[in-house]
Amino acid sequence: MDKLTDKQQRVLEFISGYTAENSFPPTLKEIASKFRVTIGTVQDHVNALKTKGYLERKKDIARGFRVVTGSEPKSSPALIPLYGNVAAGEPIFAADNIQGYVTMEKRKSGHHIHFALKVKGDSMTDSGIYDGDIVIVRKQDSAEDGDIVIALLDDEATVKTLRNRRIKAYLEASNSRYKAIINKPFQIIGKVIELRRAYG
Amino acid sequence: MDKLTDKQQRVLEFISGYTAENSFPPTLKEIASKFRVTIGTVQDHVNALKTKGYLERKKDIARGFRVVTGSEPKSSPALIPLYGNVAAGEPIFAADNIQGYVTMEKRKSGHHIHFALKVKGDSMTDSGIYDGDIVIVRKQDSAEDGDIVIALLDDEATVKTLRNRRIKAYLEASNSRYKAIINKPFQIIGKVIELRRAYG
DNA sequence: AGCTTATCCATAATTAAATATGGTGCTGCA
DNA sequence: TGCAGCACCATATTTAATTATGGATAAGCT
Repeated sequence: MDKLTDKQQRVLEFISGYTAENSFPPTLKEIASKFRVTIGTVQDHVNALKTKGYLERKKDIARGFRVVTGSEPKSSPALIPLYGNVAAGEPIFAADNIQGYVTMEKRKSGHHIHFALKVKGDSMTDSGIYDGDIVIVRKQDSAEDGDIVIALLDDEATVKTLRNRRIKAYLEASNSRYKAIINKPFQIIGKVIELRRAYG
Repeated sequence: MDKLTDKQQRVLEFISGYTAENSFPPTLKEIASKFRVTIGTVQDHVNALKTKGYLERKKDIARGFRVVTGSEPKSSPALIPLYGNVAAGEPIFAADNIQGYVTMEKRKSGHHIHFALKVKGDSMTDSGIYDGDIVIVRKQDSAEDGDIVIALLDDEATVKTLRNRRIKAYLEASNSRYKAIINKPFQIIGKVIELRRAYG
């Protein structure tokens, strides 16, 4: 990347700082008045920053800046809803079942829908998942052998290990006191991608 | 804060996600086309989010949204350093031992120092802490009976359960194949307040 | 039944913001 | 000396985006 002039540097910093403060980037006019120059001048600066690779810009888009961060991806984390445990028969993603929100690091995965669920029961203790733990789930309707999944079974959402063997798929609890669920139909809602547990 | 309806929730998530992806928030029109409704409808949703306190908005400002996260309006979630496992004798908080950063929800606790540590070994498996898990630790030099702590023992940082009984304090592994550590001097570095585990 | 809230519609008016065009001086440099 | 890059100006045009109005339907509450 080319080096920036003093002025260009300051403009870039202003855009970056403004965005951090307001959660949206400035307009050309705002930049102009900050540096007491005209919009035309700012156009020049912005173009320079663009061609030098420090700034991305979308055409015809108000405040359409993105400061290209060299190394650190300062992406703000996404907020996903945390659902309480679901009793049989009730809809899973009911709005009044939302117990709070959890921040999740933005991963490159991108276009998946995520949610969090509070685990109830001890059927997965052998896999280190305990009552009260929170699992973060990526919505998907299929998974692979060995994945820990959220499955809909008798209208109830449960955490289980998916077994997808030769004959047919079944669900396995990881506490030996529980039997594997083999002969019931079930539907996979999502795959557990992260576990969180809070200590007193 | 009032609870959000299902639709409002989805709108809020869209705004949050769009902003994370583009570094600037969406327009009303973009929200509208995402949900296949008209701008007028989005105005209603946005106003609802505003009055319920989940969203801030500047008047007459293009893309002037700010998603209010959790309790504090301006504080973004804290980034805390993730340290790799520490070999004996080496300084624990060395800068070149930082393996990354983890976002942590801002808690009311406030004035504590936190860090994250990658767990190595299987001495805590009976408590559901496995090799490769990440623990989030609040720095403190004492703890109570039953707390899971990071202790410095022979210049090495380990995860153990603190036992603070009548006679003296000692450290207990939660895998029965390991013995409790009773007669060695140790120093408590911090208390584990959260556990995270990523699944493939 | 009357009230509130949530969800939706269509359209006009207005303002915010980006873009286009064509300039002026200055500097360093080949 | 002439060219290239930088920093600046002024103004007009076009498009993006917000705001304003006024209304429709359904669900839930008292």
